[in-house]
Amino acid sequence: MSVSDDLSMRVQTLPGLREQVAERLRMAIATGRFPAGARLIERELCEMMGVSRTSLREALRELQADGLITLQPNKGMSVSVVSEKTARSIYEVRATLEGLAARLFARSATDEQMRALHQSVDRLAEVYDDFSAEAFIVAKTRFYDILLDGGGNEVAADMLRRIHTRVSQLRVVSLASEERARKSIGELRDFVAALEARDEERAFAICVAHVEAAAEAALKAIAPPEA
Amino acid sequence: MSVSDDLSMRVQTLPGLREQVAERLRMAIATGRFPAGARLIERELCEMMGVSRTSLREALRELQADGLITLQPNKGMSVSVVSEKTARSIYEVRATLEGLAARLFARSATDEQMRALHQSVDRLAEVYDDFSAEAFIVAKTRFYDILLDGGGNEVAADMLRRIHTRVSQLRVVSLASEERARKSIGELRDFVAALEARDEERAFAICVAHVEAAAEAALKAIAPPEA
DNA sequence: TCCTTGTTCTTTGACATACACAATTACAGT
DNA sequence: ACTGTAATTGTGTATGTCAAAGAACAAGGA
Repeated sequence: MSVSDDLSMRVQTLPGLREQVAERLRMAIATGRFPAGARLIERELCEMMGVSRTSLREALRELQADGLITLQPNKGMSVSVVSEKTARSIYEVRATLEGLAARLFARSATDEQMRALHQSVDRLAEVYDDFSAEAFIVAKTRFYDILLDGGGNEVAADMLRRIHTRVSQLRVVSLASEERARKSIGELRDFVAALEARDEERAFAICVAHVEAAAEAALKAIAPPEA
Repeated sequence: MSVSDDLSMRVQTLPGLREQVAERLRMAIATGRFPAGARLIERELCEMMGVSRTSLREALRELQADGLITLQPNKGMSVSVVSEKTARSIYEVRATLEGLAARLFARSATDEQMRALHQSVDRLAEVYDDFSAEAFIVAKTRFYDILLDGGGNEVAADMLRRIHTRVSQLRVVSLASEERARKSIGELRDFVAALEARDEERAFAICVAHVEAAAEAALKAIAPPEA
């Protein structure tokens, strides 16, 4: 046995410049700092973030692939504006995939992961009081990371993480009514309870219902509020 | 009325250079011309395709976002090698999303789209005889485009299209036994029949079963063929 | 006044080049 | 065979340049 077997000594790989740029843009969009429809001018962003056009453009490709920004040829990028139909589609896919993730987690998560998930909901409840979009997103991201990790399906995890950013964007737009947020926490607790009982079907059902409720709340705010 | 009202005169918008590069790389990977694990050296690809590093790298970002190629920092890109576990995950997600797509198509496709779908299966059956990976992929892509279009969920469509490339790659690796291909066509006919009957549940069931069968066939070839 | 046309400015699309740095390989020297 | 060092290779990032597409705006004519 050699020393190299000790994996805990592994040095952490620092995130490249491009990835940092992508991440910060993602966050800026998710929190609504770059509102839907806003034009993203390369030169401005370069100056703002202090990177070269090369790096910036590559980062933009990533966001484009995620559907977060839209490219109009020879005109440039802008933050995607989501129509009601698209929003519906997003929630439809989210419900489907998150349902799958729930099933997988109930089926194959370790007890350790169960505990971690439980804690992450507690944390979410804490942070919910101070209406910081940033803090909320961080906490919710943590919750998701555990959920998706426990399921063991990296492909689904990837897709859900992407969708998640778009959902955050929608939530900000729809102003996430306080009432909905409170209910949401309760639903999550039920959800975790079902998972802890390893009740696959119930977890699935709660999960789908949860997303559908979230969808309804968001769509209500997005849809043309006709009298 | 001015001449500009005649839309038929519209000149086709040419696909940017970067997109062409991405598309050709995608195809090269899907058909196995770039086998899994192959290193992709920027300079070589640039010369091969006659484009600059800038364009190439941006195209590579797209493929990376699709999970088609993997980046090892400071080492470069290589075609993703899919472990058995990942392959399983891919088919799991595909079954889930394609099931959704099936439901949506059964629910809301136009009769016109139904006809088109039917024809595309005929076309698929034709092309299946000559074992051209390229032709098969084109035909299958057409089938999917119609299916996904008819469902009306662009987000799900996007994700399935990405997954589809990876599945093609797996199919090539697993050599798509002739027997499986023949069965596959039959399943597709059943599938279309269910759709034409607007039988949502049956279409869903057939679709999921179809993907699961495909998964089994592919996994059999990928898995360590232990005695 | 309104429409058309011409001009200029902005911004993207694509390319070439340059250079630092990490990873790998080659090459000693012991 | 082991270790340290140098050369090689290839990526990560930054700059500068040029052409072409659009947008904005000003000037001219009905």
